[in-house]
Amino acid sequence: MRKQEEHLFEVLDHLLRVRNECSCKIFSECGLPDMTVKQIAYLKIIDEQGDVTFSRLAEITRNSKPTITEMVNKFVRMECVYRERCPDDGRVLYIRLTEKGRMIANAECNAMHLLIEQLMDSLDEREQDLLVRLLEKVR
Amino acid sequence: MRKQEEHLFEVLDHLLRVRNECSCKIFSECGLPDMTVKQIAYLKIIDEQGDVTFSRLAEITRNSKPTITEMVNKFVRMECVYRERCPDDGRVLYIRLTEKGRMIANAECNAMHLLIEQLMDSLDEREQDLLVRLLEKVR
DNA sequence: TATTATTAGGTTAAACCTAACTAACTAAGG
DNA sequence: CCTTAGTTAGTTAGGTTTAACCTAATAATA
Repeated sequence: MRKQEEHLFEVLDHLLRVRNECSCKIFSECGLPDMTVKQIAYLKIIDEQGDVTFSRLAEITRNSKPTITEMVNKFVRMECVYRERCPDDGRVLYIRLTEKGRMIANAECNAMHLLIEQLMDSLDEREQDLLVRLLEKVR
Repeated sequence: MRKQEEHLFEVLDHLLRVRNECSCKIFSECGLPDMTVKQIAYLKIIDEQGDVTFSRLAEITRNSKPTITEMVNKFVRMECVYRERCPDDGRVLYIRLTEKGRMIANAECNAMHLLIEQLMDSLDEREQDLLVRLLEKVR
């Protein structure tokens, strides 16, 4: 019983390590290895929201508008984000992710897909199926 | 094939989510939900090193000694760490983790064990065995 | 004298703020 | 229709607080 637990620890630890390495690799590839947790969270919000303006982002994140301006300026310097003028209203600007920005916003998700690729390379179809069925049981 | 990938994504995502919730819970229980990544890393080093002095920690982390003093003072205020005078040399102080400090240093590991507990509750022995054998194949 | 830790007094950068501003839209009166 | 006054979106200027570092000088012990 103890031994089983240890084995599970080892294999799961390895799995998580692989995924973590993948996401670190993504940040390095973008040339931004020391982004903060907050910055990543903001990029995720921008990604999820779609057509998000400065005012809207201020509202969502409960920050003042100058804070958003400053944040966006920083992201622009990092080449994660750019401004796009709204065609219907010259006052409003949309905050858009660049390719790099999207990479970072989805780093975890992308890392997961890389992990899954590895899983699928290592296991045949029957085994993959088995794995899914086993893990489905975890509530 | 696509579908298999999706299924794998779902179950693994759930697994990671569970583990993540566990580690967040640990930080909240300690009353320190916004520790920085660096602070956690330092607590881990203190945990791993055992009998670590201020000078030694400065050496390991490549910081100056005043930086270590300041860091330790902060950790003392957070009740993660305390000083212990060396009995053989009155100049030397060991940096020791409190129970809370140890909890945080090992949060990830503890979260993994909580996850494993859940796995073991959800799967019978034969299934656990199967899971280990499947995941072992991932290189 | 040499070593260990501390104190005093800094710096830099992240992440926030308020107040005042500019540019662009909107609606009301002439 | 045009002007003007008011509103709204984002920016600029000028702050604060906190984390995370530093050097130089000092106290206590060996």
